[in-house]
Amino acid sequence: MNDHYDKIKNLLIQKNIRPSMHRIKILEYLLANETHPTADRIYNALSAELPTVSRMTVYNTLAIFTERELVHEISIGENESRYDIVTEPHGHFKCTSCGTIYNFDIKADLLASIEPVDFKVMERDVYFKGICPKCL
Amino acid sequence: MNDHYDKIKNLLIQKNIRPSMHRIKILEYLLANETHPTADRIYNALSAELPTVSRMTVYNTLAIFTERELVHEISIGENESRYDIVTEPHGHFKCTSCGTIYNFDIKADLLASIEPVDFKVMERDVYFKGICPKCL
DNA sequence: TTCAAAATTTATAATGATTATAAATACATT
DNA sequence: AATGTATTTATAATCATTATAAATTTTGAA
Ligand SMILES: [Mn+2]
Ligand SMILES: [Mn+2]
Ligand SMILES: [Zn+2]
Ligand SMILES: [Zn+2]
Repeated sequence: MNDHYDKIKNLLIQKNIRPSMHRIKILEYLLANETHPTADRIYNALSAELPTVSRMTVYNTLAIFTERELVHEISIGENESRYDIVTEPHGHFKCTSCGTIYNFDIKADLLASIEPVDFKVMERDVYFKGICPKCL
Repeated sequence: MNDHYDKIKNLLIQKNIRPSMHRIKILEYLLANETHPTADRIYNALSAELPTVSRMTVYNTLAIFTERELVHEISIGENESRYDIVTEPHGHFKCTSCGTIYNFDIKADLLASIEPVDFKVMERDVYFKGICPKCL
């Protein structure tokens, strides 16, 4: 029937997450907004469409998404976590002037090449900070 | 007179930080404990020797140390900041089993080589997570 | 369909690291 | 000593996140 929502549902089912309405809407938001939103940002954005949604559901949902590796949690030294629908490894740059968090490419084999030997590395985060071209 | 404390005092003076007793003791602790301690860890460790020290002073001092680049603040996805007296660039690995945060070498030119063009990069953090050799 | 167990969501309170504020104390300079 | 400045302290506030338990929805027999 509805191709758009079927795709989102399938993403959830593939990760063994039951596709409730709220989970679908939260995933839809993340797919449409690759801006590394916070839990609160998502909650506020969805409140219009889903007036009954609670903050706890957003937190719960993001926790299960993160656990199942459907999203990647970003902690770039701020006091709130941000969530990234792009799970392929890449670097993050935070502009200390405008606050924007940019993506930048890092070759996967380069990331592998710096891994400390004898450690089993499961997660790799590269966080840079400074001033973005717009603010320079 | 006292070589040990003179060295620590000079480190502070070089960074334009007035060498108060508490600041000296906090810096001494950081120099002797390259374990990426939290503010609370430092506070508790110093409480024995300086019974009157307040948590606020530890926070204030770490903030000024960070601002003057005498220490580096580490936010590896935990809810508390950690502080590193080693400011030369290097990577951090957190063992999700035992919680230890290890250092690992990263060639400075390699870090520079992945910087996004047209961005002014001021800070570079590489955080890996997984299982350390001891826990494997 | 009916009903009970399981999963999800909600409302509410608690947690805990950090920050804000203002008073107290220590330090430096005249 | 007196005065202004810097540091420290005690205390309360902030705020993202987590804990808890009740309410609601979904599921899968019977
Ligand atoms: Mn990203
Ligand atoms: Mn380190
Ligand atoms: Zn910017
Ligand atoms: Zn370990």
